[in-house]
Amino acid sequence: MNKSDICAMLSGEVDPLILVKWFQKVYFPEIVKRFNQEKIRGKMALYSGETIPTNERNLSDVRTRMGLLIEFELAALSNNLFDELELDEYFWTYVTANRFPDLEIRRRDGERTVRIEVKCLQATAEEKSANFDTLRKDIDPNTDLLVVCLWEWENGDGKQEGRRAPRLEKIYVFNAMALAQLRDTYWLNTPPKNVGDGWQGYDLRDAITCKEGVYSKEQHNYGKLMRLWTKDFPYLPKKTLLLSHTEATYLAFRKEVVEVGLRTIALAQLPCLSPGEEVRRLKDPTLGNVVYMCGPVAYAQWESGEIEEFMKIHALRVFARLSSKYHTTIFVWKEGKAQKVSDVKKPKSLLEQIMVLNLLDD
DNA sequence: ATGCACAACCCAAGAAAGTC
DNA sequence: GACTTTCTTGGGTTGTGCAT
Repeated sequence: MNKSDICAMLSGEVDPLILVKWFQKVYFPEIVKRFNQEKIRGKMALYSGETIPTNERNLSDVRTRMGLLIEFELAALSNNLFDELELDEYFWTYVTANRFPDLEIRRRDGERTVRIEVKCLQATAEEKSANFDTLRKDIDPNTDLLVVCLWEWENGDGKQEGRRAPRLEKIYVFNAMALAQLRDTYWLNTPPKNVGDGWQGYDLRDAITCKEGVYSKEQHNYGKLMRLWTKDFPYLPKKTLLLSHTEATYLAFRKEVVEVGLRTIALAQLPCLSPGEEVRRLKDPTLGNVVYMCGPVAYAQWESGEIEEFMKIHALRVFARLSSKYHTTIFVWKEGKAQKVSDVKKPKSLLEQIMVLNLLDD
């Protein structure tokens, strides 16, 4: 990535598909690398055992705040990069008004070119419900991007005992208009059953829902990132290259996000159950299963296939099946069979549950 | 006093899967 | 095939920090 590449991309006159791909494949990977340097992460870390709330409500507040800090840092790192390259034709700005988008890239003369809406998701959050509810009238199809930052707490480099800092797993980039088209096609075609004699739709400012004929402003569900679109939805928008690319990126994004959460939970908990054992990862794309195993315990996202058979083959004593929101069903190998023993709602209580049940003893 | 954005959680109801 | 259980979907709610 050099100065002239960047300048060419930021002109605001690049084909939207090329722009999205460049940000996804070239630009943001560099920013992710820079963000994950200890020096940068350390600016928003928890030092020597400092704690954050564990109850869900207040944990959400912390996640909101982390999202804001990450968003800020993205722009700061970008401006640093421009300085290094002695690129002074463009600079990143923060939009202070409470309106779409969050960040705007401007030419030296102040004219804005590319605009960026940032969403942040913590991998292990049970319900990732950032929403993209900007109406299409407010989106510029050529210059506006929606950027999703997937992050997680991770231990530092060991120089500071007990330090935990956010680490960016990946940044996903979407053309905002194409994603909005998918969102609206899906939303308008899946109204609730109780609209009565009314309709679900839009007024000048907001998405509007209807319940038994009574209209009201939609309440933060429209555009929730994890429920924006489904595979094979019989949709109407004109299938352009950009739209197909957006759909494919979206579906991959949604899958990966849930998988990264599983990986984080598995890597944090499995070694506690079988100290000294190595964690192995197994992926079966045909069945859609992802499994982390360590000693006689497995944590899995299980789409299809026989759990009993799997436990037998791998000589497992405990098999925890995590849903997309990490609700977990625990199976134990008993009397030559896989037996369901309990359900756990929260990943934070999963480890304890396995230990309390003393499942590892016969 | 009112309202908004933010990212997330709660939970009822419907859909799918399992059991008899 | 009817009934039960489990899983997913999606409508609704939350506190903070601010602005109006």
